[in-house]
Formats: sequence, structure tokens, C-alpha cells
Amino acid sequence: MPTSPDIAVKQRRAPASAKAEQRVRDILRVSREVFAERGYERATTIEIAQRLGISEATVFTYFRGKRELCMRVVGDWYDEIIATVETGLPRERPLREQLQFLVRTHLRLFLIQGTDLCALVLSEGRSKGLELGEEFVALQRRYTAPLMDLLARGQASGELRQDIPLRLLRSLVFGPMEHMLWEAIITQRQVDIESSADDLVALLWPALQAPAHELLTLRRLREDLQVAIGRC
Amino acid sequence: MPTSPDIAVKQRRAPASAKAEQRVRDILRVSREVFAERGYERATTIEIAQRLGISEATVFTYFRGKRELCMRVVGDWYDEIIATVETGLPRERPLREQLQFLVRTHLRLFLIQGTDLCALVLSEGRSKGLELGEEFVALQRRYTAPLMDLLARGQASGELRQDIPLRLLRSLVFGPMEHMLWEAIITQRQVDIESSADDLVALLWPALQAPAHELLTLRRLREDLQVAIGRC
DNA sequence: CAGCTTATTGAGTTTTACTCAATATAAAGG
DNA sequence: CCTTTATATTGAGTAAAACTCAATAAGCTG
Repeated sequence: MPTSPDIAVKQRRAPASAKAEQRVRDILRVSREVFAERGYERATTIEIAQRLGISEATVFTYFRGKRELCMRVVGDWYDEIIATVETGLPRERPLREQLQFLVRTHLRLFLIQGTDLCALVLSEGRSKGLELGEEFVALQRRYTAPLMDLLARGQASGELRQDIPLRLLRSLVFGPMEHMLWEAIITQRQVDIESSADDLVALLWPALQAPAHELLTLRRLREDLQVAIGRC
Repeated sequence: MPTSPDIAVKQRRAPASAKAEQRVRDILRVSREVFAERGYERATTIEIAQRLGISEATVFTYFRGKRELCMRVVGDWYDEIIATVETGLPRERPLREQLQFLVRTHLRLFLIQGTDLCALVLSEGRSKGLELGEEFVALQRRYTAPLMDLLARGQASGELRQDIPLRLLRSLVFGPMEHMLWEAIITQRQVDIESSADDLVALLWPALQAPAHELLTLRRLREDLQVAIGRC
């Protein structure tokens, strides 16, 4: 599921044999643990090696360095989210429900994984992303693609407001989500995932909708209803 | 203006003499430059010292270490924003205008300063904040205080919706702003500050406002209707 | 088993944050 | 003006960690 090809290129050695592939997987698995436990700076390559019972040099045989290793960990984690969202998104349901699914899935995956990995992804994902510019932009694009698609469909159908650029609408959704998560981490508050997600959607939905669209729809509903009642 | 007392406590030596105070200011000034140019990891204490023509050890006489130095730089930068917002906020004007001032000021201060310092504050402010937990929470609180006050006043007057916790409303405002800024940094897109700020406020305002009465009634009608249909 | 490829590692090097005892500078007191 | 005391500065070093590389071990093939 993880391991997109464009990132794999950055590895030092193309894992030809099955053994090498297993090594790469092992190193990534343990790295995720160590980075999550210690954060980027406090994590050491020697600890990663020791936990696997291998030499530190072996780690550097498969990965260019600590930074690339961390980015692979973060990247793979993003890939898992991306896959979950893309396969589960209920495209046939109303737009609001799709948005709700997206927000819920994000919050759930982040918070269930534990705040450690979440912190790694949110904070180190940023500072490390700065230096791996190109790749990171591509990852970010894939990451936000399902939402962008959802928003674009909404604009096309007239359900969502068209007077604001798409990329700003995206910030309106992802921004508060990440801000909430970050706040949960630093204050160590326990959040109710489902209700927070629903609150957030309740808050975002009127902002995303075309102005007066809901009002118009509801008025029409009322009129139809009155007509229907009149007939009875 | 900068240098809040609670942070000053962390300094290694209380700057008693005028000379020491000047040293601290010099080191902070140059540190801001170096951190902005190089980012946290690539910045070195020796470069900071060299630019001032002093010994590296002198830096460590006045600051516990690199991390604290960086946090002071970030903290002072936040203090400047806090001061600008607090003195300039037009409290007598309508709430929407106050929000607009707040958003505009933030975007302007971040983007005018150049994306370098902006990136430092947004990304390193996060990862470093994790380990300086307590202090960082306090700083964050002061930072968001003007907005929290604004939102609370709005809720009290009934202008803003009261069915959503304040802290979620705060995420709704700060989240998209930071997300926008971050996006501007990594894609290196040139953004029109004023129009972006205005777009954002236009987007946020309907979400923050208390839902209109008619809308509420109609929504209830629709829900009742759905229940009724469900029963049939 | 010989020969070749692939995988692993011990023993370094370099960089950098950080310490500390020693020295230089300034201030205070007589 | 000189002595004493406090403050400021620094050269020389330590420690830790990322990263390199030549040499060795393991695995595979014909």
C-alpha cells in the first residue's frame, strides 16, 4: 500500500532481492517506532540499528541518511491515510456526507495512532518538507487530491460557492483539522473524535455552501410540502 | 516590546549591566537572521558568533543552548505580532471589521517579513514547541488571546453562534490562515495579501455567524420531514 | 567448489552542540 | 592610582551523533 515509486527512487540501493526488501521494511517499521517515541532530533540511527540487532552502517546502506528515513516514515504514513480515504469515500452519497467521512477518517487515523506519530507527521513533516521541496509538494498534492476533487465537484454542481478559489476552500478544511490536532497534542487534551469531527463539519458546511443556496433549497422544500399537504 | 519575563527567566545569566543587555540583543538579532536563512538544523552557533565577531562560548554564556535561542527568536517574533494586533484592533467597530483587521495584520506581518522567517516560525515553532511544552502553551495562549476575546464578545452579544465551543471557532480562524501561509511557502507562490485576507474573512464570516432564524426553522422542518418519511 | 554478486560491518572521520578553567576587562573602594 | 572584587570573554577541550569506506562475510550460480 505505501511506498510510492517517486520516493523509492531516493533510496540508496534498489532493493532487488527479497532479503533486501525485508531489510528496508524492517528498518522502516522500527524507524517509525523510534521517531514516534523520540521525535526527529532525539531519535538516533544507532538506536534504530540496535533494536534490529544490526550495524548502524547497514541503515546507511539502504537509506541516504536520517532525514530521508524520516521522510519515508512520514510519507508512508500519509500513503496509508490516502489509501483509506480513497477507497472508503462514499461518492454516491450527498456531498456533505462525503465531507463528513473525510474529516472523520482524518481525525480518527491521526488520533488513534497515538499523539506521538501524529506529532511527528504534523511538525517534522513540515520542517523536513522544507528541504525536500519537490517531493513533498507532490506528496501533499496526492494527499489533498480527494478533497480537491470533492470541492471541485461541488463547485461544478453549484452546491458549493464558486466565488472563492479552490485552494482557499482547501485551506478552510485542512487548516482547522490540523490546528485541532495540534492543539490536542500540545495541551494533551483527550478529544471525542466523532463529535469533534461532526462539530467541525457543521461549522464548515455553511461556509462552503453557495451563499443562500441552502436557504433557497429549504424554501422550495417548504413550498412543495405545503402543496403536498394541500392535496391531501 | 518583546522579552516577556516568564521567558527571560530561562536565560542563563540575568543581564544586569547595560553591556550584557546589549549582548543579548545583538545575539538575538543575529540569531534571527541566521535561523531565518538556514533553518533550525542548518544554523550553527559558531556562525552566529562569527557574524558578531565574538567567541562561540559567549553565546552559551547568555543562552542555555541552541534550542532556547531559537525559541527566544520565535517568541520575540510572536510578541511583535501580539503587540501590533493588541494596539491596532478597532474594538469600537463592527465585529466583522475587527476580524478582518486581525486576519490582514497576521498575513501582512508574516508575509512581509519574508518567507524565511515565516517558515521558521511555522515549522520550527512547532517541533521545538513540543519539548518546551509549558512555556509554549503560555505563549500560544497570549498569541490567540485577542481573537479569543473577539469571539467571546461575539458569542455574548449573540452575533456569533454559541453552539460550538470557542476553541473550535479559534481553530476555524487560525487553521486556514496558517495553512494558507504554509502553502505559500512550500509552493513559493506570490500571494496578494489584502485580497487573500478579504476572501478568507468572506469565507469565515458566515460560518461564525449565528444561523439565521428562518434557516433554523426550515432546517427543523426538514429534519421532521425526514423522520416522518422514514416512518412511512 | 570456484567465482561472482550482494549484504554487512568495524573502524574510522567530521561536525557541532556544549563545558569549563583560565584570562581579560570593567567597577568599586580606599 | 593601585588593589580588589565582580563581571565578561574565550581557548581548548569533550561527547555524541551523522555519515563513509575499505574489508569481510554470506549467498548464489554454473
